[in-house]
Amino acid sequence: MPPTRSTTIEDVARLAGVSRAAVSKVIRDAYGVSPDMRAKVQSAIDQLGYRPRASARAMRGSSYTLGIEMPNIHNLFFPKIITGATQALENTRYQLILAPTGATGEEDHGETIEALVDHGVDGLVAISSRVSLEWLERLAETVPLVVIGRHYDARHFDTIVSDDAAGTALAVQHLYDLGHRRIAHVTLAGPGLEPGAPHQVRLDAYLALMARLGLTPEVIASESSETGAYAAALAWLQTVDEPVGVFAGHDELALGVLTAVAELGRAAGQVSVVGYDDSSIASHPMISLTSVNQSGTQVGARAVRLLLERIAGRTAPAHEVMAPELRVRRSSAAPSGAAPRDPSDDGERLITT
Amino acid sequence: MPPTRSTTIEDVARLAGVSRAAVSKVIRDAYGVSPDMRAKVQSAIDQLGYRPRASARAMRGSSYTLGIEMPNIHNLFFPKIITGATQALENTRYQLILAPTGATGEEDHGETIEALVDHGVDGLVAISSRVSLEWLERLAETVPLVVIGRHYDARHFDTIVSDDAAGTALAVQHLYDLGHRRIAHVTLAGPGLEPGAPHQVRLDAYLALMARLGLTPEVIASESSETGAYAAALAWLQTVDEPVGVFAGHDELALGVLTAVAELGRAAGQVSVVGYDDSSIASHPMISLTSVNQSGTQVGARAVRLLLERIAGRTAPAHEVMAPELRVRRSSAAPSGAAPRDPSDDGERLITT
DNA sequence: AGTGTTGTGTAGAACGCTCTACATTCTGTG
DNA sequence: CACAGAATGTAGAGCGTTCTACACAACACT
Repeated sequence: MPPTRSTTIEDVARLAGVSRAAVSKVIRDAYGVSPDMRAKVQSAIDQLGYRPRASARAMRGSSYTLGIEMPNIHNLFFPKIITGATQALENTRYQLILAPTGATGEEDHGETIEALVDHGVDGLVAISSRVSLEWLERLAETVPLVVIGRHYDARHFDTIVSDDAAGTALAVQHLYDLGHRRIAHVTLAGPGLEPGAPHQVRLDAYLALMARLGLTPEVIASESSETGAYAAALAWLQTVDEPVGVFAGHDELALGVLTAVAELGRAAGQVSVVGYDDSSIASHPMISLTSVNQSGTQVGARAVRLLLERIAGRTAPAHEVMAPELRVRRSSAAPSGAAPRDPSDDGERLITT
Repeated sequence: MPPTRSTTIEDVARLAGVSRAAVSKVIRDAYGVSPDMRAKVQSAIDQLGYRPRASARAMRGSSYTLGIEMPNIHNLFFPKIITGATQALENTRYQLILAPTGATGEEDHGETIEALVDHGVDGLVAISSRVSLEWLERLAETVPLVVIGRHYDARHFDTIVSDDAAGTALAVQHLYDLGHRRIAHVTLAGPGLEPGAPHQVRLDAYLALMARLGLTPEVIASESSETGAYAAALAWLQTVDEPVGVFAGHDELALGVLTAVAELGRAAGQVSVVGYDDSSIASHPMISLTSVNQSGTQVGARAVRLLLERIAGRTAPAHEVMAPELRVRRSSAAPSGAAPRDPSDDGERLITT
């Protein structure tokens, strides 16, 4: 039955013959209500199909709503996070709402986060990497906050990160072990990734690792989109004849690189591509992209759980690091062999830190 | 600057030396405020970094928030809709929030829609296909509503549909023209698609068309996921030797079918696959899936515009139909030729209704 | 019997905003 | 110069909840 907008707590109270406060207690599962009262009120609620207005609740107590701010909805990693978050919220009185940012290329993700706060969410999960540590710290003094993917030692909010340095090591080492001695890194262009942002950490780790391996780093800057990476990779690959490995900052970028590779007709050993996120499409046999896996559903679920803890009263910051794994697939191969891709090889080798 | 939760309209009024009502007028752009007052108030607002609470607004006037209910976030068609909607909302005082359904396999999408209403949205866009016409009509008496993808002649809400019958015709005719005489249709399993739901319309159109072409219809039921389609297609293909065309209800299903095809090592002419939605991944050269395009961004933008019209006062229902187009790619080919796929062929032929 | 305690219910303020009604000040007109 | 109207501002109720008192019983101990 659709909500007959107009049944308020008042109506329920009248029907049940009790006070508004009593009804409020029942729906909040609060202390001080007899089984008798509960039954009476519950029946009235059911009868009227009553639903408490979240906006009214938000004015005084809690709205029982969690917000997720989500940049770039095209990135296939995010659906996983949301799935995990939704599942973790099951059998909870909490509801989830999402606010999309960046679809319009707008830069101020703070706007979106604030909008979520305006809606009276009880807590929020932020993913965006375009907002500063100080800003987040200040925000966190106001509302329970969990930030995904920022390597911060924050004081007022929790963080969940995949160990991006380790993930980068897995990727680069894999390419090195295959025999590649020229290994490029496709990362996000543009001014000022925040320090501690995943792509910044990956970039730093890449540079450090290349130095350690005695190789010359080559950084390819790209917009955060498949087409951006395609264009950047195409331009770069045309200047390159020898076999190369390409470590892309995330799968969407990797897909763009693969497009360029396909267009130039290079074999897998000629150009080995490794992505990051292991998004759903990476494992498709026609793509078969080697990628660093960070379990999105797990991240989403964990984020929500931390948030609920915080709402329940915890103030000590929690900082969780999840170990990434490398899923080796056909997009990466030994340069010497340069064997044509063998579609029947679906073997997926797993490397863990 | 993050929101210093605590600045209220009261604070602004005090600082500007005016009444709360005056401030309210300014932020709503309402009638009866002098340029002088506007300047004074605006400066106070800026100075304090004041932001009106959407939840408080929702209690009396409008929250300036639109809600989108979104089933199955994995379906790559939805990001496009959201992008379109976000863009249409630019330079508007309206904000967008999303509520995800179905990630948990829960069946009652009405729940999610109601939750959005509870948050005091001024209007909402519904996409889900698991809710009845009557329910929606009743809901629409309460809140401005636009429904995407339902072939209804609704009285109280607007609809936007792609012409699914025409799209189906494009797909099936294309397979027929290639030379296929055995053409199957992968559709959503499970009880009770609502009549008027896109997949129901596509199924009906498929059956009608097959009858008209004098062919025997073969319907393959699948869960709404890539893995579901993979399993269903794999089982079916193993019973089939001759060349077949497969028309999948949407791209996610088509990807599953392609997985099965790849696993069985059949060539494109052996099994020609056509999808629906032309999601971003379909055009990737390594996938190159022939698909029926319904412009998601356009649909999203249009939906928002209709909603704003409704909020502005329109009550006469609007029902828009968008013409689909067929993007022909390498996943479909003539059965006789059975030529191996040629990666250099990126030609994209376009068929319009 | 008198005094806590505990359990159960209610009244009513408060949350931050919008909106209706009204008061006041400016215009322009006869 | 009186007066209608327009323009501009304010007071204060109201939106649907929750939450802090507090009232009243019922019960347990001295």
